[in-house]
Amino acid sequence: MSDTREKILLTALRLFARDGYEAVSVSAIAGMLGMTKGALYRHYKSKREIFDRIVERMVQLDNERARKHDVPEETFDQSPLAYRSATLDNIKSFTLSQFRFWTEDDFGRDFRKMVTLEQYRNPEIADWQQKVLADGPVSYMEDLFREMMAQGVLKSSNPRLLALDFYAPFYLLISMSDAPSNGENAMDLLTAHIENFIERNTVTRK
Amino acid sequence: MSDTREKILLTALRLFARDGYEAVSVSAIAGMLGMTKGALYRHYKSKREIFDRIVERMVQLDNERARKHDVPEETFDQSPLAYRSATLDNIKSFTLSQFRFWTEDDFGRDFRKMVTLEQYRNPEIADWQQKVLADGPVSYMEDLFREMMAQGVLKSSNPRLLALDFYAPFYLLISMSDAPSNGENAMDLLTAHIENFIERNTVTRK
DNA sequence: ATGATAAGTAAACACTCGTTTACTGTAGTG
DNA sequence: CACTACAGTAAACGAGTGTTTACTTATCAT
Repeated sequence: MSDTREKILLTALRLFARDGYEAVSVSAIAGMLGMTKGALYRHYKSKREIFDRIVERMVQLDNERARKHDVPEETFDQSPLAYRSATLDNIKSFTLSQFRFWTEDDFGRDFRKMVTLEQYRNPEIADWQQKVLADGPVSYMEDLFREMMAQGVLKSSNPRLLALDFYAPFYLLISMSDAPSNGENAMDLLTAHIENFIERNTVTRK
Repeated sequence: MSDTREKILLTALRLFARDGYEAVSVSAIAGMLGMTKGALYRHYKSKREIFDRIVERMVQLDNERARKHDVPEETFDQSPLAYRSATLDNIKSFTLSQFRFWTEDDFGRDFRKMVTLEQYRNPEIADWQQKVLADGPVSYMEDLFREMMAQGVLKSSNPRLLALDFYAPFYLLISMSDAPSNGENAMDLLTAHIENFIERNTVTRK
């Protein structure tokens, strides 16, 4: 309800993203907001609840983004290939938009970092990381590319290898953007990679 | 000297790799070895010293591996291109060996995970992660590929983009191998990627 | 046998942790 | 004005933190 609740959530996420859940104390969160930890317990009943609300928020944001881009990100396994109309330009703009979210949007970037720090001790988080950031996108692109090969848009090859070629630079450039020095050119490199990829793998019509 | 000291180091690393440095207590490390924490202080003067010895060990291992493979991994900036004799087969076997180290070797895998968990709060660790696992290898392969293009071994193109194409799948597959389910085929996928890469980018002599 | 050295235990140290409790303002409503 | 609900503080709670201390064993060379 109040916006103190929201400030607590965002501040906690910022700290969780840098130090990890266990290493962040309730006092530290409260102190950063200029209040005592007793006051924080008026808004959340435990430290764990803050974490849970953050995850809840991300799930909601993720569904909204998936719906907006017509990408069945949550349940693409069951969906009977609704992406028949996807074009390479769609894929390009969608990919760049995703990259911006995970590297420039405060919530997206901090949540991704928090997930990175919690993946080895929290199985639920590990699943999320694989589904949304690692294996999931590769499998999704694989299905997409297989379909586009059948339609003659892409040259025929191993669709899983092709999906790996397309997506892996996205993943690596996210990590590189976390280093304070080279945050600028990551976006340009990714753009160049995608255009290069399209040019190399598109069937040329004369 | 003693092997208790070694067991402490490896046990601590295993825990640091799962939970992060701050979340692991000295009692937990000692308890896992069936002794009290007081005993542990006979071997290390602080928890931080254990961490420092681990890092020291990795630096040493890293130098050994680099020397064995004739890869000036630490200081490739200053070295005046000593890799003139590198062949694509060398690169392939070196890459697969590196992948095995980061995913299958206990020390390599655990250290990499620990680095992943500490990268956002420890600038020294962040530098290491970039130099050894992210930006470093890309820049190294970029120099290598530029040289091989000049020698007519590789087709001419943007060497940085090509380095990204080659190395990024390596990086993504490491992350995917952390998920308990698909640890088997990562190595096969990487092999297929490298062979595919070589075939696509080599100048064909008739 | 004796003394030295290393490796262990158990307990205490000062401090921090997440959480709860008792209490203080302060705003808005009848 | 009295009453209620809310948001805050300060302090205490028991448990756990990294580290130190006093004390006990066991090994081993002299």
